[in-house]
Amino acid sequence: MTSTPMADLWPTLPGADTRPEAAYRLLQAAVESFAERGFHATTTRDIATAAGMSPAALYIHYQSKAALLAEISQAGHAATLALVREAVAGEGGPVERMRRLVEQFTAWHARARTVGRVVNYELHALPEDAYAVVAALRLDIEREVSALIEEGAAAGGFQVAEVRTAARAVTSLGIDVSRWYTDRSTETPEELGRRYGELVLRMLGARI
Amino acid sequence: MTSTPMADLWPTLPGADTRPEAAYRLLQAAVESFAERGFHATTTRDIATAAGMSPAALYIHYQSKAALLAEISQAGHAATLALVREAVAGEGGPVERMRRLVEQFTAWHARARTVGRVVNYELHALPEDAYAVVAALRLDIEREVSALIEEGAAAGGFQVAEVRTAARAVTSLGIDVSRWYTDRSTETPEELGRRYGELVLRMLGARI
DNA sequence: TCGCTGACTAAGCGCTTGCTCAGCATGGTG
DNA sequence: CACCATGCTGAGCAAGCGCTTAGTCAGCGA
Repeated sequence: MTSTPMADLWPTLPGADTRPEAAYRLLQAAVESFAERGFHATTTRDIATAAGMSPAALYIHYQSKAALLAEISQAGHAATLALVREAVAGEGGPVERMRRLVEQFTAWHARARTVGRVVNYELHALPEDAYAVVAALRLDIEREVSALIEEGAAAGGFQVAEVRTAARAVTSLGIDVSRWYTDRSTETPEELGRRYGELVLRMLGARI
Repeated sequence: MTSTPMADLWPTLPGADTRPEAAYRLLQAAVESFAERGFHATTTRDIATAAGMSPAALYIHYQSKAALLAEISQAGHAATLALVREAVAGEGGPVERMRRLVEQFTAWHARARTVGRVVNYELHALPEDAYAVVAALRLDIEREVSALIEEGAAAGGFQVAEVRTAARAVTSLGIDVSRWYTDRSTETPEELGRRYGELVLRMLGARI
């Protein structure tokens, strides 16, 4: 039933995670509940039941319901920033790298739409300290995209009137995918990524 | 403090509304609370207090908290559809009308961002019957945009590979404005609309 | 003057919420 | 065998929720 493998959120790292399996089940259940109903409409009983436990077991692994949200949000943002950095620092000219960035950014928001919804639409429910961390990550993402557009504009590959507005439009298109994309969408995440890549390059005035 | 005049939601009509002023105050308070904290995190006490009444007074004007959301959502969608229809049926060729559509759609989502947030991000909290009404309105909006793109493609003004994907991208860009636009944004809604109009026309392959 | 009406409030009901706590089963260690 | 740490449960608490009720009061037509 999960359309969002945890691999999208907690990619396998060299130093493997030693977290108990039950904590993963709780995270997974929280992601799905928060995405479907929103943070405030989700009860700790919902999450615990979906993870196959009693409500009290949640508090052995996490300090609070908000701590679960904070972990999901921070991991989701970190994964997105990593994806963006990889594309920006990749091989090829700015136009080619921008195409890859949009393809992967878009596909991620389609594939990991449940995580994406929590990450992008439940920010207001974060405790203040967790919000600060996440806001910094979001700023980094925006800066990476802006830098790539600036590089492309300087090299003559892009023609843009306002770099910041263009960067907003690029990230905006990708983020909003997690709102409208569903199981019933006929395009695969990768197809959608390719089409959005094309649209964005034209938007940025690239001659393709 | 309101950045969303009610005029954006309930435009003055020939047959003037006879609703008591207190009902308007409740609607206004509900829009702002729902936009800021979300439907489920907003209490009936929040709304009533912001409207300068006791909690019980809310139920004289509205059947329930959900009925308030339903009224806001339906009115917001109706206003957006009206705006889209006006642009699509306006004067000029498809490229010119698309520019106007994006300019106004974008500016509305920036100006009326509080209403826009409720309209676009609280759909899941709607009772089933109200959701059905709103879903039909959303489909109408999408169809209007698709029809205009198709018209432009047939006339040779646009070059698009997939009309539905392009239509999604156009509405998506506008909708997402209500998520990120704030009081502190340096661009006015109208400036943003003009810039987005330009970006969208290039995205659709118009020679401008 | 009077009874009536519509807008409102103070008080609070029944229920759900996030979270706690005492205790239980399990399995590794001496 | 005893011992204990770990992971968990059943029961339940205090707070807060949406909504209801009984009653107040200004304004108005007769």
